[in-house]
Amino acid sequence: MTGTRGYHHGDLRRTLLAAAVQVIEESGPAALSLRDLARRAGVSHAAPAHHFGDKAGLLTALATEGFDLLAKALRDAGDLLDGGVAYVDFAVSHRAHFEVMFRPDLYRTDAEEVVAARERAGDALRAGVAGLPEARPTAEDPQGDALAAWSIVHGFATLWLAGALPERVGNDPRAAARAVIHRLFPEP
Amino acid sequence: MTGTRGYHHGDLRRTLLAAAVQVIEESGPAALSLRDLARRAGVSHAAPAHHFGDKAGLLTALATEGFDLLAKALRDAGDLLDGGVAYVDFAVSHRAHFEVMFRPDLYRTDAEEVVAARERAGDALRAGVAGLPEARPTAEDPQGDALAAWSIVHGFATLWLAGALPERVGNDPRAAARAVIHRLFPEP
DNA sequence: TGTACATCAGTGAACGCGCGTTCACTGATGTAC
DNA sequence: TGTACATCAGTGAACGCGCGTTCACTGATGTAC
Repeated sequence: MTGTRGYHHGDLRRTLLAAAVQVIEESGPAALSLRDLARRAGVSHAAPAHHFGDKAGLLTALATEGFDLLAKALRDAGDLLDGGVAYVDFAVSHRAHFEVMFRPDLYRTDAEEVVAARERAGDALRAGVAGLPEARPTAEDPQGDALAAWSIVHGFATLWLAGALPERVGNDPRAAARAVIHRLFPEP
Repeated sequence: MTGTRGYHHGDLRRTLLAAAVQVIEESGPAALSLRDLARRAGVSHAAPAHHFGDKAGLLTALATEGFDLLAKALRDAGDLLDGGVAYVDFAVSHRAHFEVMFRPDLYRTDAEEVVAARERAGDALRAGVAGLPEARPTAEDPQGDALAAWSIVHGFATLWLAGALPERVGNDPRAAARAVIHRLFPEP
């Protein structure tokens, strides 16, 4: 990583993805251009095509990475409440990935790699809900539970990122998310 | 509205907004250009500037309209459950407005007109939550209730629009939303 | 009823810009023998 | 250990395109008197 690089970059793929994350965090996905990423990576503007083909290809890779990061975060969480907090935390701390993942107009949602990663994240989410205590009123319908849980954390995360929430909610997304989720699953 | 138009269009502002809705529904907000809207309205490409100044101006107007439509839909709803369903229904049937409203990078979120409209929608949302039966466990904290309710309907609507929900959820957003909201407020 | 004038909405030509894509190329790397 | 060759990553020039913005203009409309 130190010293001047020669003709080959060495890790251009990763570098471009990292630059994309930075651009999206700064200015949103609409501001993304391959030429700009190449510039930031210090490489000719035609180089990105070698790794991603086109812009949708790059965003497909970014979405795939995002779903895998999310799956890991959910798997690492203990119970459902932790999982919900982890979901919101993922969205806030990886906002570029998160914003792309749920914008089907931006990438090839049916690409093999991203379909598989999305499924891994879905499995992790459902596994979290399956671990709910049985004493709950609606424990008969785990799919409904999963949908409600997903909706509430996804909604909270989206509103947070959009800056739509009132100041009163505070500036700790994890704590605020915990309170919201607790309202859906009050038991423990 | 019939016959050829002369030099003046007559209702260019409304026509441009309607065209914008159509473009966004077809291809997303990123695909929007003032020149394209002018083309669709059958008007020279410089004409839109007279009404909106620039693209952000047009989207600010669209967001304002959206918040007012949402406020009206919420006010027309009976109780909280109806309000939640109305929120989701608004998002699905006015997806262009909805997608712009919560994308602060696209318009001037602090423009006077849109701030006022957003506040009207927020008032309507809170009024709906205030009408909850008092027997609920968390009835002491209406602001927390409002945040949870907003999160769950916003999340459900967003996931629905992104096409992220599994087929099993069906194709009736109102019915599916009702089931989800009922999980948050099980009482009546 | 008529005229003068101000205001406003829309025109069309021109500009410069950044973009994606293509293409023949060249430098570097790895592998077979 | 050395050589030949295939493969891959990155280059740089060129292309055409659609975009936003600016500007002097012109046609239409409304209002004052």
